[in-house]
Amino acid sequence: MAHKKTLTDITIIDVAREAGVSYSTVSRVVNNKSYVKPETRERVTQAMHRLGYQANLQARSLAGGHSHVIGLLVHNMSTQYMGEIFRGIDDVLATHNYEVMLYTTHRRRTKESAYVNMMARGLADGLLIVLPRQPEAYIESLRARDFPYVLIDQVGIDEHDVSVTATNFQGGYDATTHLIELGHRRIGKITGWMDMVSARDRLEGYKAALSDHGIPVDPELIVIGDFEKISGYQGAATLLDLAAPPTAVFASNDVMAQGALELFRERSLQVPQDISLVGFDDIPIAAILNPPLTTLRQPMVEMGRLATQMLLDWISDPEQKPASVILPTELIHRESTSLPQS
Amino acid sequence: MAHKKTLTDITIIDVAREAGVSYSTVSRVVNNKSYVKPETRERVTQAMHRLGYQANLQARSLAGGHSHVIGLLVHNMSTQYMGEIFRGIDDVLATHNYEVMLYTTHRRRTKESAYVNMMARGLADGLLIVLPRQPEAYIESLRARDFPYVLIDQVGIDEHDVSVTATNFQGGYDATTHLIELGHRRIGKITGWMDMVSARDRLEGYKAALSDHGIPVDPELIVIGDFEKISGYQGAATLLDLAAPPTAVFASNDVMAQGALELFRERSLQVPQDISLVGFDDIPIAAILNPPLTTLRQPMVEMGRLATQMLLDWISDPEQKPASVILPTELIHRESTSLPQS
DNA sequence: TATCTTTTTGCAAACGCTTGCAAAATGGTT
DNA sequence: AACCATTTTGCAAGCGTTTGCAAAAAGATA
Repeated sequence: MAHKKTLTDITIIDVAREAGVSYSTVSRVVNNKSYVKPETRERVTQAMHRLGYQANLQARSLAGGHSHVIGLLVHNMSTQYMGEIFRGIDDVLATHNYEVMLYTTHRRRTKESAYVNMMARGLADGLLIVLPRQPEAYIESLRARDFPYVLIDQVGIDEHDVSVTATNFQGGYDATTHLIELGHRRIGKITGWMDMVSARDRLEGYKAALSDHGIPVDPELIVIGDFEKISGYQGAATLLDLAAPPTAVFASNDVMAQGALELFRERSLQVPQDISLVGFDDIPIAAILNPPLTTLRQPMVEMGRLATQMLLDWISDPEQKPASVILPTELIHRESTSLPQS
Repeated sequence: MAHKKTLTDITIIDVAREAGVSYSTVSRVVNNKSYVKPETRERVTQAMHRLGYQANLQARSLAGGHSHVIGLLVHNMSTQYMGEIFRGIDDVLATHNYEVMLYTTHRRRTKESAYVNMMARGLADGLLIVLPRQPEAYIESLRARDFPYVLIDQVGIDEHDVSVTATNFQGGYDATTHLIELGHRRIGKITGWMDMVSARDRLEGYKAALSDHGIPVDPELIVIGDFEKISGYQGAATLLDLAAPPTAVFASNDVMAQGALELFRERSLQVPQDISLVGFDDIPIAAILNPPLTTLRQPMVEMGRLATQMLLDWISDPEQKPASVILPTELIHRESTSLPQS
């Protein structure tokens, strides 16, 4: 076969031949290793450019080098919540010439564990795990092999874990306090997926705010949701059907708040005149809803950015395991809350 | 080192030893090849399960096998448009045990070409390319190597290309016809990124509808946009500042329509009473906007689903190159259009 | 010039898998 | 039993890269 090699067929051997050195010298140049004479380095670099060499990712990874791939484990990539986090992740990766291997688990624990194991075998240089469901199943293994990972929106199994989270407890506390200060005393709460620490912390913040204001917690006012719109819709229906319905509702995320809004509209309830509503996250639709949603802003882009930077730093310097970070939430006042109807 | 191999260290050699066969027999079992006795196949399968063997992706790929990875090339993963397409892609991949290697180009042509070359080197079994900007730079190469790819929302360079698109011309025609039938004669048009065929086709449909209704095309009513919200905002400002402003605006996507809506709100214009507005895509926010947006629905989830199925079929049977598909757009009547104000 | 230290370079092995091909085994036919 | 065809199995090579280590080269010093 005498045809000229195409761009995608150029290997390290071709570059070595072109530059008149061994392929291990080319490897040292490609990977910015020392022990290469400046003139040799220059000659190899030019040969690489001339031939348009691109390292074969799988070979590099198999041989023990860096793949420059980050594994990203998510439940689902089609939500605005995830879109915002990914925006932050993408920003950082792009400026560091890293790519993403994306795994969507659709919340299945077994998938989560299997993916982590697969990615930790060398294909990825590190892992970003968003809202992990079962970290205990694989964290020890990742630690035993000193494999870099950062958990996002979940604290992991103990204080040695590396994570980026937000002040969910405080956010839940602030949302509830806001409603209390408006005069609401019966405040409904639609939780998130209770497997997740973020959902539990938001509920704890809600309870703490009530207690701190001398308002007893009424279990009837707490309905379990799953962060999906329909559970917000159904949760709102359950709350409105109570003998003593709430005058305000705090949903554990904006998507469920959106569902609640739809239910209120169907029941001809005006928000905020008839019933106040607070969400959580401040995903882009929060500001678009009618009325624009008052919500707790979780700095998702910043979480993605920070987690990714921490992970890349850890990969770059394996001795420097990063410290976990908790970012502040912030109450965003819009138009979905007001004094209770007298 | 006498410690037991961990789950992630089990190789094909371990399985071979456990089952008492050669590793090439294990490979034949793993890859469902023939020429393995049923009893042998069972014995190997049990050893695999017992040891929890997971093939090393990079090794498999390097050795010429299937990686079960699909390369996905997008501009940006954080938009609802992309989220919807990805939903369809994800649905299909999940049921076929394929994973995604995600590359975001942020619309840079050079990145597009480099990523395609990298992925086609064996790491991915096939490519999905969403809204390609410069297909001519790599399509020939992909074809020369019979590498499976499917273009999404772009037709490629000739009739031999494999793509999944929607009837953009017809959509633009229908949107404009809808406004004309309501009585509008001055209809503003905010285009998308004119590098893209979808943007050009929507504009052509707009022009054709005007012509077919005996309405001359006024170039002043056409402003160039880039599919981003701010260009919708600015485009709407340009249109409203005309000596003879339009009574209706057709934006080439919902995101720009959202920007136009914001501008109208700032100018105290009521939609649809003072000015009608039509978008394109029917991403999830279209129904949430105030007023809910009349728009041309592009079946994005279905596009993602279909493209992915086509690609997997092609990978599965390399002799069967799939035929391109054009999915219909559909006018979705909501509340942003009405008769022009007299 | 001899000796020592450091830098540079290339050989060889390895990574975990797939696959061509030859050898061995099996089954069928004469 | 001999022969032929098919199935099964395992050896060996290879994929493209990284890296340990030895050899060669270069530089410094006495």
